[in-house]
Amino acid sequence: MSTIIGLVDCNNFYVSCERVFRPDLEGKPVVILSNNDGCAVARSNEAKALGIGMAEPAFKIRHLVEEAGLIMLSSNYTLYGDMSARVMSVLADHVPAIEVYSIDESFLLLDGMPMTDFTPWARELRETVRRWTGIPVSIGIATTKTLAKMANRLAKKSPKAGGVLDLASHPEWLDRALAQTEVKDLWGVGPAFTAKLTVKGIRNAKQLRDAEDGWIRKNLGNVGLRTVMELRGVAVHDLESEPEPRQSCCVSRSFGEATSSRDDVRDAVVTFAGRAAEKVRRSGLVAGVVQAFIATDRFRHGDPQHSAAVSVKLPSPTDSTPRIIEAALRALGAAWKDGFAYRKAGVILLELVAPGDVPRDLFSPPASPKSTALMGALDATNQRFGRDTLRFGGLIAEDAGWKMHQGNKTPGYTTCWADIPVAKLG
DNA sequence: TCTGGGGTCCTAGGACCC
DNA sequence: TCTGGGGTCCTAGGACCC
Repeated sequence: MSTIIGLVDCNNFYVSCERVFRPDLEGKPVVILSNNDGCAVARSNEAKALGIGMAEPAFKIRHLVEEAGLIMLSSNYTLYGDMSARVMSVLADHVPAIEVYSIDESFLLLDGMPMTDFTPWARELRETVRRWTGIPVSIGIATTKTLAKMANRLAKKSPKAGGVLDLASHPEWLDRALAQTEVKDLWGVGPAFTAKLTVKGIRNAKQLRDAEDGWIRKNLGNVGLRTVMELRGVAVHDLESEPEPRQSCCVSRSFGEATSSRDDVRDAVVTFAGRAAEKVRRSGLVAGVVQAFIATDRFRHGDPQHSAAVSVKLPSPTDSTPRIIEAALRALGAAWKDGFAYRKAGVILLELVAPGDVPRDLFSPPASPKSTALMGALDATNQRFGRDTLRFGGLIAEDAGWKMHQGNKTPGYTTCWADIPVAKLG
């Protein structure tokens, strides 16, 4: 018997999270903006119906606020992360194994479950998630991850599917499902592959499934061939319920305003390096390499452009904030060129490993107990009293130009005592 | 005039994902 | 005026070696 995989995807996830605490947003066009309030990263169905695309720049849709009652909210990732954990824990309670794939998606392993048709069970699971968390989800079921993703998409689109499509129990629906799906909507097919396939006359998933291996391999590589195998029902992507430790950690931001001041960019890099160090400590890892990058505004075609990324190898892997900041500043020094208006910077920590896996080296001593204690105190203080209560690199002006713009953020309903909603009786 | 060939390692960039 | 952030994997090509 072949494996059966479910894919659960939260509908319009960020918007749905906001609606749990703002029922007044129900039925209205709502978008959630990216960091910096730059572009739309989540849209309610009503917003999609207004023609707002994914990653649509905010300034292009602002007129819809007046004209169509569009509501634009800044993103509240603390809220979304917390709601995500709730959804995932409900799912995990109902299946043998789960792979959390992203903040709003999970693959479910359905092998060994006693039903011959998963549809009624999946509809029930959907209701349970909705009742217990307030979040609506769709469920696709098939014999491979790629087909489950496709089934999920069709389940979400079709009004009569009731949020569930089970292609594993109904292989007779497969051909029609494949024929209805454009290649650009498949998992693993992006703009570059779509362009190549279109030239070849391959437009839908059924044509892609039946395409010739040699041509696929030559033009889309082994990566493309794997997608085709999955469309044929050959599972090449296994369910991974034990998450692999992360290999890199990136903290980067576009600035609220461009700046050519070296001190400004330095402040930003120090801040990002500190945040990145905090993240790897939380993961229980240490970094071997620190990279800093800077870039001018790529959308201002008339302006002189410069972008650079420089890596610095640490003498020995570390999670210490001051050592990581120092390396990031050396990298920044090497990447810097005067006379450009910078719009973005970032710090990436690479070669992450568990401290126990670091090869011991005669010349570099292990982390000093003092430094470890200091970092522990730093994290505990900031956890308790708020981000940046303690920080390295001095005070940073609240209104520094490079800081993010976030005009319309909702409260931390589930994670901040002061923001917890109050219920009024009678 | 002729001017190897094959293996490995590393890196940058491309392609994809949400 | 205004265009996100954080990841992974793969591949092509250069450097280097014998």
